[in-house]
Amino acid sequence: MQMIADAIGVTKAAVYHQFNAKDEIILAAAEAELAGLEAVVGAAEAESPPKRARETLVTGMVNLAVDHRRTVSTILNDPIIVSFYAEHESFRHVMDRMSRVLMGDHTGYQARVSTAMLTAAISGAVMHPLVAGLDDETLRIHLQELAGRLLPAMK
Amino acid sequence: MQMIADAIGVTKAAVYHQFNAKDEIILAAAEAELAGLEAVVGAAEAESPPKRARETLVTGMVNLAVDHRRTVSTILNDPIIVSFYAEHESFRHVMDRMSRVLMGDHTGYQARVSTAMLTAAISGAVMHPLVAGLDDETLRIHLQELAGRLLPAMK
Amino acid sequence: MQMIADAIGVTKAAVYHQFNAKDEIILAAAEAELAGLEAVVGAAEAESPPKRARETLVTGMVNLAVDHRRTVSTILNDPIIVSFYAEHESFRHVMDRMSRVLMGDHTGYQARVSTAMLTAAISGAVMHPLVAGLDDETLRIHLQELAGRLLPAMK
Amino acid sequence: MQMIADAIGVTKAAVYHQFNAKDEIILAAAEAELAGLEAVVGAAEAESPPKRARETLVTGMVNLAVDHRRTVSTILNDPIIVSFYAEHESFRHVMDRMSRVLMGDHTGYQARVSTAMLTAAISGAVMHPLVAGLDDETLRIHLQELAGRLLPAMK
DNA sequence: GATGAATGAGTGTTCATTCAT
DNA sequence: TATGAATGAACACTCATTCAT
Repeated sequence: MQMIADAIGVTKAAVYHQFNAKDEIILAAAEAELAGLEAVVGAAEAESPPKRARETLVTGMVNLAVDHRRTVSTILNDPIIVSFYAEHESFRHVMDRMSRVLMGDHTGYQARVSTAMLTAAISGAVMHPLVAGLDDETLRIHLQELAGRLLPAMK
Repeated sequence: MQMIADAIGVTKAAVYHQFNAKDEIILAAAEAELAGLEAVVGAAEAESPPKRARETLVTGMVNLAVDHRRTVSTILNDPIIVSFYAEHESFRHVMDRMSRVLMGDHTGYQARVSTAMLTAAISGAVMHPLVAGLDDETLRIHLQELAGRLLPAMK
Repeated sequence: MQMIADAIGVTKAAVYHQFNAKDEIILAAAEAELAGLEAVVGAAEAESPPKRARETLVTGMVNLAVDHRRTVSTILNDPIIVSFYAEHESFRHVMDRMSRVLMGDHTGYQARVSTAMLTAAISGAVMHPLVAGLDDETLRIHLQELAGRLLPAMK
Repeated sequence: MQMIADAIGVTKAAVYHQFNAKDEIILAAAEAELAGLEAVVGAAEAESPPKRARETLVTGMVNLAVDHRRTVSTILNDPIIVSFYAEHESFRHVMDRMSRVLMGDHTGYQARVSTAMLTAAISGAVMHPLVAGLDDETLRIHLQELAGRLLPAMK
């Protein structure tokens, strides 16, 4: 909280005037992140044919992950995020839309898990110590390739 | 430290009698984890042909990740682990052996990054909130499939 | 810290809101002590002839030592005070001014050591177990006499 | 306790086999110190005329203080030492003998306080931060001179 | 006579949060 | 809106002491 307040240039108490608890700030950040993801999904949905839509989606996800690698790794470490993912309606909705772009009409449990695995592999890799040393561009290329390998299974 | 002590059923001071600092405990856990990985790599190296060796390695890695999913996520979150990976000779050695099993004679920077990406994808996925709800067996199957998609690129 | 907080009647955390570390508290106390000494030295410098200036200085030092006998003994025992004395410019400056009052133009190493010995004898005696039982007034008289014996050597 | 045990080369528990508590170790050290002082006083009592006896005593005290400057400062900082000085019969006895050497037949409260002040000035100065930088020989010379100034008052 | 393991009460320090102003 | 001061509960760590072996 002190670091957040310092970054804004106000006192901790002022931050508490806007947010009731630290959790709310993290959730707000998660929601902003979600908005970014929604934009990417929306752009992908507008594309056709399906193959190109999938590529747009994956490229967007990779860019999102790389651009926010520090934020993402911080946020994913926070235990309250897990409950956010589970409880937030709009997040599940985005995941469903992602599934439809990736898997077409193959909806249901299987499709959701596959989508989750792809997301997990990308955002998980981004925050792994082993890739901490890679510069953004190298990481982007390898994530793209990684996602490319996983995509065919999704048709 | 309190949680560790409580889990063992002794006092914090008793834990400090065995370890000089919390870091040492985490490093000891990381080393145990490393030993498990070394065993898996050793088993894979003993196999032939290369295709079967790769499968043994990947299966072993997936099993390791699933069996220790809570430990792994805890340990990977600890910042001192990053320095451990960077400084520990034996860890780099294991990664090199993994590269050789996965990529044959294609050693060097490219091979190392590919190996790191595979490792990151597996262990990253294991600790991701999106898969937190999956039971061990389902997770194991999906990780195996995920790894299967990534493997062909490694020949 | 607990004792300091209890003495003030607040919590430890409240003390840490005002001081970043225990060292800063001790240094602040040392600086306050130094300010008291500076006042005494200033008063002595304003007197004349030299003999009277010396007497004023010694009386002031003795009073300071007796009034703060508990504080002084606490502070002098703290190892970080030693570095404070060594590093703080203003403290060395005060000691030099004391030397000039006590020794006139006989400056240099010898004068400084003599001044240090007088100071040490007074503040050292004040915190010695053997005089712990003496009441303030008796202690004051004997310190004054002790200092009086040491003064003639300083002309 | 760990440092004491390490210095001897045994475990803490072994030290506790010889001493029931840390206090006892400190008291034992204080008693050893006292024995050294008794030897000095004994040597002084054997001298004559009184002037030479006083000189022997003061020289012995100064040497004792300088030789043990680290020990003395450690021991005098320990609060239980104060009670030791107050309660221990043999210590008061030594102080009385010192008073007799220094003050002749002028015994009683006044003589005791004067003796205490001399002792306090010497051992106090030895542990003062201001003289911490002085080497043993320089310190010895200045303490001797300091004591020399205080002696005439004792006749 | 000595040890290793354990403990209770402490240390200085941090952090999310509250509240009167 | 914003602040300074305060708090309770936690943190990693230390220390004098005990005890079964």
